[in-house]
Amino acid sequence: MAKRVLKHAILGLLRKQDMSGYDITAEFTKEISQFWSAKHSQIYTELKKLLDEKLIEQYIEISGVKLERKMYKLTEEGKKELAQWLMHPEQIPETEKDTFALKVYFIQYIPEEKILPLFQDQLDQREQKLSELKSRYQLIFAQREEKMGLAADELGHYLVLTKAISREESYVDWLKKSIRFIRQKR
Amino acid sequence: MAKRVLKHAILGLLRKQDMSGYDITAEFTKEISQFWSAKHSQIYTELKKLLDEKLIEQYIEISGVKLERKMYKLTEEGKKELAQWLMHPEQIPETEKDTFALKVYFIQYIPEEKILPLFQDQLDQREQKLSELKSRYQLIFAQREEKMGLAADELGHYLVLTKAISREESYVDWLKKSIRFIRQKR
DNA sequence: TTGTACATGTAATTCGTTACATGATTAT
DNA sequence: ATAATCATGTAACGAATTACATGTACAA
Repeated sequence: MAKRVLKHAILGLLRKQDMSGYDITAEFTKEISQFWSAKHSQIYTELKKLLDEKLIEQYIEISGVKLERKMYKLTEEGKKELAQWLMHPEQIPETEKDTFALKVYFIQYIPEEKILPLFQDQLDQREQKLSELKSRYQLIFAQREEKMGLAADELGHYLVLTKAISREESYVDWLKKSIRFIRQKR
Repeated sequence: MAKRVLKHAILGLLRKQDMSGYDITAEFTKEISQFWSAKHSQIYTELKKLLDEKLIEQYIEISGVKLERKMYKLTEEGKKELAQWLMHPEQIPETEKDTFALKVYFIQYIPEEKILPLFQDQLDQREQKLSELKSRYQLIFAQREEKMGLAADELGHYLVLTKAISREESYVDWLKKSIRFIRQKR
């Protein structure tokens, strides 16, 4: 009994508009990449499976003279499947994999003088990411939130962007606290 | 060029003391499970690979009359490999997979009346987890942090537990804010 | 004309889970 | 006795990445 998350992620993307495998791959480099992504090789394979399952249909669009874009469109079955998946609550996972946290668990085996640089590197990366996310937020949602509301099709985007920001803020806070704790403890 | 995280997680666990595959499997249900875990089938397979690579050695311990426990011990090579991995900083991943957040991205396709129950379910689960983590913290680290310091071999444990708590607090905060935002917006 | 982006696929391999399979030890 | 836990493994499958492979369109 597998979870088939990618399957439903693709159905979700196609729910808004017909897309090619290339388009779907591109979507997975945008906002949603904070929470799910896949390489084109996996996407093209998954699209074939979804065709088999009759959750999507294919048609061809010509770009330029002869380049065939294979466009995919949700079937009624596909819409139903997506709705079912979206409405069905799931157990939260016991494990949320994080290599840095795993290394920190083994901190006693890291030479004293390498510890703070490791934390500092992680902090730099996380702050960089946080600042990018905040820029995006400013660009898209600042002002609007209060004045006019959001359009219905922007709510999901808004919520996941605030989620990503919240996650990175929490990461940065913990890193800063940890750095202080390690410094003070020496 | 794979990352072999499990490989290094096992080396890390064996750094403290010799263990069997069964013991390692059990460790992955404790604190560290918040950030990494694996099933016994994968662990036994990985242990064979590590033997091949001469990063660990095997010896037999008898439990009771004839039950053979296969114990594993780091080699010098294994210690070096672990130290290298621990000291080497890595790029943070672009994607931290989260099925709930993915569903939220598609919130516009969830029937209005199902949205808040979904968030409430997630909130209940996250608060439950947070409360378990805080209990563990109380049990193990409360009081100590300030009075006496931590033993060297407790620092990693302390930091990852505070990390897990921070992560879940952030999740809960975002869920509460989102619920308010969705309510207010109706 | 040349490089970048568009566009689609397969193959090989690794990582991870579930299912299958077996047996010993210990506590009730 | 018998159930729970200890203990180790393989097989099958699914999920995911990397590498291989090819060709078109468009802008500088």
